[in-house]
Amino acid sequence: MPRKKETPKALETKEALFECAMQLFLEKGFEKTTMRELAAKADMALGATYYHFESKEAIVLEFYHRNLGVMGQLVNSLVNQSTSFETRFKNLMRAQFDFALPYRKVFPVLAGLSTNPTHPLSPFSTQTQPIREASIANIEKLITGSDIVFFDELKPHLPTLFWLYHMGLIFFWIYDNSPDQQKTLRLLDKSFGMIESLLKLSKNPLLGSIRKNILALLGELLPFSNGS
Amino acid sequence: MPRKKETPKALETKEALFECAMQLFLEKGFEKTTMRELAAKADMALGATYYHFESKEAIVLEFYHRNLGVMGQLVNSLVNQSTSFETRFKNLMRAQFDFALPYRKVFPVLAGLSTNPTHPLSPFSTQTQPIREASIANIEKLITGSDIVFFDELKPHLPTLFWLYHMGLIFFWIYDNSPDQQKTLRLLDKSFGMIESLLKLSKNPLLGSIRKNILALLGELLPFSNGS
DNA sequence: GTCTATATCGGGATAGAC
DNA sequence: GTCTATCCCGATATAGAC
Repeated sequence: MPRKKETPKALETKEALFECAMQLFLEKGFEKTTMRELAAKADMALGATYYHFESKEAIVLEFYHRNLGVMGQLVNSLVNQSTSFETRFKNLMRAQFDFALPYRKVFPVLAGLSTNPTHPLSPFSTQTQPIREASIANIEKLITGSDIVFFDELKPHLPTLFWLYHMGLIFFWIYDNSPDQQKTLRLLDKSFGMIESLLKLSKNPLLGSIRKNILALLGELLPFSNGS
Repeated sequence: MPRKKETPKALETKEALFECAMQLFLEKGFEKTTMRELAAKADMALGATYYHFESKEAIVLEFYHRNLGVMGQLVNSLVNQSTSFETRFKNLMRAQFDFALPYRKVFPVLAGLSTNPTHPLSPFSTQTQPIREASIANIEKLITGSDIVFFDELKPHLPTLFWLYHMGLIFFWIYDNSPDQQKTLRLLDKSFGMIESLLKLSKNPLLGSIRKNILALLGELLPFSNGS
């Protein structure tokens, strides 16, 4: 994978292509947008587009990377604003929804890929591992120094668990057709409340055996880096 | 949609096509199998394949339907064998895994479709609703008359919840590359144990507020028939 | 009703000349 | 870096053999 394509001119062309692609995806959806249309809109030859993006899906991957950048900045400012984990997490989710709103229709293709961990573009694949790890690290920043309560042995799993929860919410949001995605916001409130309750409850000394069950299960499931 | 294609000869040809398709999917995966290859392997013209299956994905849908049939038979015999819900459910899962083992590689395409509820072939779409409902009804048969313990208000949600759990396990199994999918079997044991513990725990009178939280959340999430 | 043969189209992706 | 030309494949359509 030699690094080419980084001259100013190429970056400019790539940016123009990206903007045209986003616009087309919004107007007609991902599937119905053709590379020929994209080339026409950007006033280029079909082959030229493949010089900048090796496939149609790679354009969405670019979008994915940009989202990660925004998330990183958000986290840094949220950590300085409050120590309440609830405030931090909910604000992160809401800000991400706001940012991504103009592109909601672009997401389904990512979601479609996401369930096949063998697909290179899946958020669970080894190829997107750096993005995933950066994303989990962002969640970890949100946890560190916050007021969240949980039982000690859970600590190493917590960032990954909240990352999964965050992914689940995004999934729901993508397909939430209620006005202004209000269902997702209600879901965020109610599920977050329940999770906090359960985390508090889990510290109860009477629940030792269930804690053991949960830890064994998590040990089995996380990380998903190896054989699954 | 008039019913054609139901003469014995057509059924036979369709069956032969189906078998060839499964074999090709196993050898090369779904994406890399072409309809031209399939036609060649079944020793037919390309057009003839489209006479029996209106698209490549329709072949997978056929597989989907057959699975449902097997599940129905399994449930009927399991209900007569034991009243232990653990025995019933675990045996159902294991039998489904055994049955589907020769076709494991065929599933990823379904899984890929499954996350897009707007896709006609998704198990969550309105078009596959009859299959989904039949599947949930099967789970309900497993619950009825068994020894499972839970708090009363959960009853209407229980079949759907266990269906989702069952789908989750199948997902995991599809991508489980550990030898003989042993990871999935361990996951089945540990997660089932945890779920039973939690269901018992949830009857504790002290946990009224958490029960309320959970029911509110479920009311929000299930069913997924309308706006999400 | 079932199938062959063939032509055609739309669209993703690639090779190689410039 | 960009273009032209081309390939491959899924899908559709049709004419006609049996």
